[in-house]
Amino acid sequence: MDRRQQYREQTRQEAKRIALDQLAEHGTAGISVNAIGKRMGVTGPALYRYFANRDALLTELISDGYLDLADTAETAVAAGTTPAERLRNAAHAIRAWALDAPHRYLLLFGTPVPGYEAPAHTLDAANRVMAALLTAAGEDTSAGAEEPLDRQLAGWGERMGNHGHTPRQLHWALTVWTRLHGLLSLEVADQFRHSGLDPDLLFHAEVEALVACWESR
Amino acid sequence: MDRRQQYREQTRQEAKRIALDQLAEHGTAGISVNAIGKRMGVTGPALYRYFANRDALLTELISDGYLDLADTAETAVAAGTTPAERLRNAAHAIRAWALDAPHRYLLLFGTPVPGYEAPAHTLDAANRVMAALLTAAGEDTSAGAEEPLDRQLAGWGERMGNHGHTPRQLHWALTVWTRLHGLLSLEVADQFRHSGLDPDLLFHAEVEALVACWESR
DNA sequence: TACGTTCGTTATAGCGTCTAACAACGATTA
DNA sequence: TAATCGTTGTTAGACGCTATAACGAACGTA
Repeated sequence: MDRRQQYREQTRQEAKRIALDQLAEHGTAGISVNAIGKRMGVTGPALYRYFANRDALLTELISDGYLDLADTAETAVAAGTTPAERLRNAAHAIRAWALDAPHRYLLLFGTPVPGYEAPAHTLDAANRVMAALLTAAGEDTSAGAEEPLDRQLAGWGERMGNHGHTPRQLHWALTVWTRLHGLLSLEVADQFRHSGLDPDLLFHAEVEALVACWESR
Repeated sequence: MDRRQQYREQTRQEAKRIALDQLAEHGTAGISVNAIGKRMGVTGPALYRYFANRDALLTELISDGYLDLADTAETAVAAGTTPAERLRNAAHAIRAWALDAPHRYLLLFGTPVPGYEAPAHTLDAANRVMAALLTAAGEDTSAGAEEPLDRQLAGWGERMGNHGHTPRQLHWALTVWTRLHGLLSLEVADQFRHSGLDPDLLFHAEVEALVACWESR
């Protein structure tokens, strides 16, 4: 790579790093191009040499986030041996990832950035997360039923590149994700604040319910 | 009430109505005090006679939203006779409410407004939603176990003013909410867009899973 | 050394929140 | 009736934000 391009890439990374700091401190709205520049010892407009606009920067943050989350999920799943263990690993790894940077989780799965359109490689990363959960699903020998939802699930699996999975397995992985997300999104939004309930215990209970639900199918 | 105060209240309501329009069209960030004023045939700063600042307006929108959602949930539950019917009613009513104004749902349960602190009567309304779901739960004669989570649940029920419910019932109601929210928050954020999956079918499946899960306990 | 690209600067347009100072209006009171 | 006071609107402006344009300096290359 060119020397110039190396520096360019460094600058881009530094800007994104600072943007993540601002995200953690003040939320999405707190990410300001001017402020990032100031912290880098540079004026605001200078950064427009590196990012088309503020939305482009946010988009990259989202893409990077998906990649990071996919890596996290895959590593966690790979560390397990039994289906139950893989599911527990994945679930708790995803939660740890979310709690490590709540605002980043919200950036990915919370209120969508207006006008945001996910780039293709971001969709790939999102699919990798689902694929990791699919790997956590155990064997299933049920036939591919012909309910409308089953057909949609089969098509979804094909488009994701996850072949050889039954609709039941696909639905299972999706259900795991939506149930975990239900708890996580409320936790990162601090909605359990006044309840006196420990989100940790709630999450553990839901994970164990998922394990029990799959094993007794 | 004073004549002056009546007009004042009318103006406040009109401003909030327009704010909801802007919310529906452009999301939370699209709510602009200046723009609201313009649409009311008034300059921007005039509205500061009615709301301390933009955040105060958003806070009222959130409070109103909780009240409206609580009414919706209560009405739906009251229309059912059996526990299963009450749960189905509540679930689909909540979903209809969310889809009717996706951005409002996100305003309540999505990325939190920075610095937002829920007023007491908003917490009451939120509790009414949980109480409605509790009403949908059927009879339960299990003993109040002494697990940490059970104790927290019991305390939560007390603080909500929902006495006479077992920890299992409380956990059930909470689980209903988090699972429905998991699907709903993804649906309103349009996360199923590229999947080819019909959120309606997914939601129905999850509701029926909840019904089956409770009845086979 | 000369050249073109890249990168940073300042100036500026435009929009947003929000405050301050001032004018107009209505209701109350002397 | 006339003076007064609180309410509500106005304009002007401070300040921050995104984003563009015009300009100049630095850099690698020929």
